Amino acid sequence: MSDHGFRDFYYHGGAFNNIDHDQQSYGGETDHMYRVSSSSIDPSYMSFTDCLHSTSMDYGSLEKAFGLSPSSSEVFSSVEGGNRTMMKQHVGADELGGNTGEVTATLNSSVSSSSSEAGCEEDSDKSKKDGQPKGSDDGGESSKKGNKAKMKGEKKQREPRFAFVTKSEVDQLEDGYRWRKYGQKAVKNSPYPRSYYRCTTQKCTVKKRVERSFQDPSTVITTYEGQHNHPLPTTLRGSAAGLFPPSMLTPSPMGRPSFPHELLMQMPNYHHQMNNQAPGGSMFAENFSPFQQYVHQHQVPDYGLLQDMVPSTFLKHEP
DNA sequence: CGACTTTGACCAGCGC
DNA sequence: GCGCTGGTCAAAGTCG
Repeated sequence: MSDHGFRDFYYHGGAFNNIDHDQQSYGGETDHMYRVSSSSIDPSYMSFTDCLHSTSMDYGSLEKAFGLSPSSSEVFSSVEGGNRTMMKQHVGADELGGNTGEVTATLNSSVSSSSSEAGCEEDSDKSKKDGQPKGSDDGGESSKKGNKAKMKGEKKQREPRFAFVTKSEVDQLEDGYRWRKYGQKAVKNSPYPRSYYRCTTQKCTVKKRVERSFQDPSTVITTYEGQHNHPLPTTLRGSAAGLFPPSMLTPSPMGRPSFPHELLMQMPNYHHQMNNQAPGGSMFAENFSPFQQYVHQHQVPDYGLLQDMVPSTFLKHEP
């Protein structure tokens, strides 16, 4: 596949460490991965969520998101293939160490397409066969061919996508929504298949892909596409509603927490910690992820239950 | 019986 | 034009 004008973000759950750049082939695409340092992020400026909801996500937005400035050391951008905007910043050394709690972000931005980027909303694309408003979930068998015919002449546009790279034994990360698997494909250059899921809520066209990294089989790449147009299902598997505080399950000022990272951004103390991190120090004691911090600070008792619903990225045990 | 998964087939886009 | 690959469909199977 090539660039279709989507925008990907890769969030590797945990504390932000450094922005570092590397390039890797992922799912047939060559993506640029960014490891983002906590010290390089100014959450008071713009959150990841803000960033993702931004309708004009581009290099500038990413700068804002990560609190970067073009004048910062080792910040640069490049354009690849004429329509990709790249950036990099390397702030400080790797003294924070390890891969624990690192954010990996990919910007795969198309400058050409995506006008006002209805991409952030549903209606825009659906140039793809599926999703059609009427076709809805199932039944619309005519949708298969009908949509394909309709596709002709239309430029393919994609929902904004972003992925979470998490260390997890299980492929399916519990995010509070219910998903129906609708396909599975072998991935080129990878022994692990990629699974395709669709949100089971009617008229919600959010999709996600789940695949295990062949480079690091312990990590799972979950790619979300689109935004939920509905609240979290009341009947959550693993009773997430009982574990997360109301503030994490109710719509945020910018909308409801459609994705785990949104939950993350709504976690109490998250911003506080980000802002008050001691220079050079670890943002979260003992390399705990924000969620771990949250769990610890709130002394959530039932770890086993948490494990059921929270990716191990958030619940990694310390020896 | 409904919801969900599995799996082979199909199609479109892309590169050669 | 052809082959490869990603993405999706839908029938059949499975599960609770």
